[in-house]
Amino acid sequence: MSDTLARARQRLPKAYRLLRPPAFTAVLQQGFKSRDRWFAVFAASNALPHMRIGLIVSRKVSMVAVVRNRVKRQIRESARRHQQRLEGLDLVVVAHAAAADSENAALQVSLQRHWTGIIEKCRKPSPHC
RNA sequence: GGAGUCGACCAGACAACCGCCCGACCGCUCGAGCAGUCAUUUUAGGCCGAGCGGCCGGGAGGAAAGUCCGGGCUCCAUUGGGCAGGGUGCCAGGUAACGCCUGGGGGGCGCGAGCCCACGGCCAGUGCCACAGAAAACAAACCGCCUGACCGCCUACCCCUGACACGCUGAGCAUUGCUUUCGGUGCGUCAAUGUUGUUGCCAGUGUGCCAAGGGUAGGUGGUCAGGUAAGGGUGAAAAGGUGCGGUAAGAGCGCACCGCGCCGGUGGUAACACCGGUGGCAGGGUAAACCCCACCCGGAGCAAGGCCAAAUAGGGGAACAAGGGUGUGGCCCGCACCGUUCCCGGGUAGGCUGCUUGAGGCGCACGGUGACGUGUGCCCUAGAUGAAUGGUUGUCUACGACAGAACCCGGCUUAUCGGUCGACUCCCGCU
Repeated sequence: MSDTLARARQRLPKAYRLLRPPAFTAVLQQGFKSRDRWFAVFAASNALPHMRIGLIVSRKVSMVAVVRNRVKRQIRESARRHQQRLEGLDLVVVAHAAAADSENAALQVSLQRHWTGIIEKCRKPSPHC
């Protein structure tokens, strides 16, 4: 029943996005991080009832715009599907060059690991949350 | 059926679920404001803005790319012209403009449909041309070819002399004449109708052969002097090509045809083509070398530009008020700095705008070989801004390539899986 409720609320409007440079620098400096060969994820708590996510996919990832768009869409899609687990967090996902050559499924697996890892870290010390 | 050329087009489709951006409408909540406008008895409400929800509509490309050209638009500069710099380069047309396109001319490739060309000027000047080659530019002689002179050599023939062999003879021998008991010609003959030692010796003559010398002709080698630009060789390139004549050998030296220059005519808007005449013939290449000639070009770019405008620092003006503080100074005057309020100007973060109706598409008619133009009807077709147009699954026997709008257009170039259609060419087969 809660599953159907969750399925009904999987939107990612623009308010759920980090769009301005100050918000990015705040998360990158204060937050804790989780990284592997595809992504580096930075997280910090916010005072909102939902998560916010920002993307950094530079030209270092790929010089081809289509590839960068694909990576960004994958990140947004994963955050959209897992947003209820990440309530109250500001996240910044930095893509690495390996993401450009990987399949979409591999990227989804990697991102899920990041989310669960961040939730674990967030529960233990809890000054941020 | 196979091979090929040109042009146009498509750029996965469908379904389910979950999403993103823009817009219209409806509902709820909040904000601003009675300045305007509408309704109204008033409080106050709609038109405005923001958020949320619902529903509907729309949402990347043929190259969106490279940023290589050309324009629009915006701001700055600007009388005109010149210099510098950059660009373009057969002709004509199209266009807002172009380095684009169309048509034409010339050259090259292909059997052909077709394709390709950076296609003005090196008798204005300057520079460069490696290696090879005799020589790379007021041309030049290495080999070769030819002529002459000189010095050799070889061959053939002739003349002369000599040696040897043989024939004939002892004044003959040889040759010759249609005059044959006769003559001509060459050499010889007064030494003997020879000698005596008889297969000898001497002499004459003829033939053969050899040797030396001389002459003529031809060939050949060397040296020197000259002629030659046909041939060889070098090179990307060596004073036009082929043939005939000509010549000692050769040569536009002469002639024919081709090529080239000049002059004239004809056709064409022109590039250019054709025809006639004329000149024996100009003269290497390189101008994506400097350069010359003709034509074109002001600069920066939507992070342009415009509007609103927190915070902070500083500026200008007015009023408050002629009072105080700090510094300088022994003190006064003086000088510098410091106050409160309001306004102005500038302007960062941020927001709004520019921002999509445009040299716009599609159809039809007309003009034009065509690019295109004119007229007319219909259509509205992304507008994001940390940047939307997506994700997962399934089906389609197989689903893919290159690749993501960022102010807007016109081109060029580059990347690219597979496929559809049309026109045309060549080959094969059948009728």
